[in-house]
Amino acid sequence: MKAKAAGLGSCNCLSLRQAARHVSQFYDQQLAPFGLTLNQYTILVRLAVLGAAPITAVAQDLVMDRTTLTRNLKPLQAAGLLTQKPSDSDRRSQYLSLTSRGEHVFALATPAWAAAQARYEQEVGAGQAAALRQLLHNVVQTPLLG
Amino acid sequence: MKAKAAGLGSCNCLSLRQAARHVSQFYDQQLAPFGLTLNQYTILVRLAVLGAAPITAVAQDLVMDRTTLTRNLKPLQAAGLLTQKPSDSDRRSQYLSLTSRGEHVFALATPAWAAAQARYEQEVGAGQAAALRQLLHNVVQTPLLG
DNA sequence: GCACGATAAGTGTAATTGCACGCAAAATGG
DNA sequence: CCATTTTGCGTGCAATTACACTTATCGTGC
Repeated sequence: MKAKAAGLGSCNCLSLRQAARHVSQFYDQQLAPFGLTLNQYTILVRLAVLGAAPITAVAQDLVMDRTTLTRNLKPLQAAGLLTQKPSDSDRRSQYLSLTSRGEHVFALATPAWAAAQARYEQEVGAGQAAALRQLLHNVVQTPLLG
Repeated sequence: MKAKAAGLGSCNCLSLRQAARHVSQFYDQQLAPFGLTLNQYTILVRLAVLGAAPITAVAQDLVMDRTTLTRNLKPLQAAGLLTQKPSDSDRRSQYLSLTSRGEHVFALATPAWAAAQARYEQEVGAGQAAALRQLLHNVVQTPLLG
């Protein structure tokens, strides 16, 4: 009997987690000089691109737990990069929006993020990177739990 | 000027993290009835497939931090699924090996893992899943940090 | 206008993770 | 053979994450 197929290499989930850890370390390293983690930078992107929004909406866009987002907001608020204020029409909703300082830091950090993207795509291959993103997008959209 | 391309959908790292979270939740749910997290099950696989090995070697195989592995071992040892004993030739090395009980639980949990794999591959597509694993493997092998 | 459930957020808490550090055993080399 | 460096592990600690719960506000029906 031939050796049992690698239970390790064939696990879809493990390969995802390992790759995510590997790439996260790299992106975090690139963004560290600006005092941002990838998660924090991602929040800035979301607000910069799509504008102000309530916490729950942002969390859904980022596929993050709402409470995790809440805690990720703290250091950003403390650094004066974004503000949070209740909506006029619904005082339960806390609208998040970038401050001018937030936009500034976002503009400063974006080249570092772009450099990380470029380095990654150079190493992995631009076509493969695009294919990978598409596959991952499909995976996230796929309902599995139940 | 047209709207800036989605900074969100185009981030390689974010798409990886989101997919990893999404799929991890599913696998963990499938393995929960056996009292195993995906990480713990992965450790059993590693030992079942490749046999006994020192902690550092296992950590490298699994692309896990060594200290994280050490802590993941605790509940498995407490449950009597694996044992840890110093090598005869090098008493620094702690050799990990499955107990018969560990092999038993591994055999019990493997169908659940296989079912998760099958469900995932059914939803995502077997061909796409294989392509994704290959791409992810490439990514993990790619040196990025520096 | 008021009681009711539904929705948006914040907090307590526990599990997980990984870096920095310390300790013991082995290898090196004078 | 002893001193030094290297290697294999465990632990303290802080950061991150997410589930369960609480609070405040909104909408509905009576």
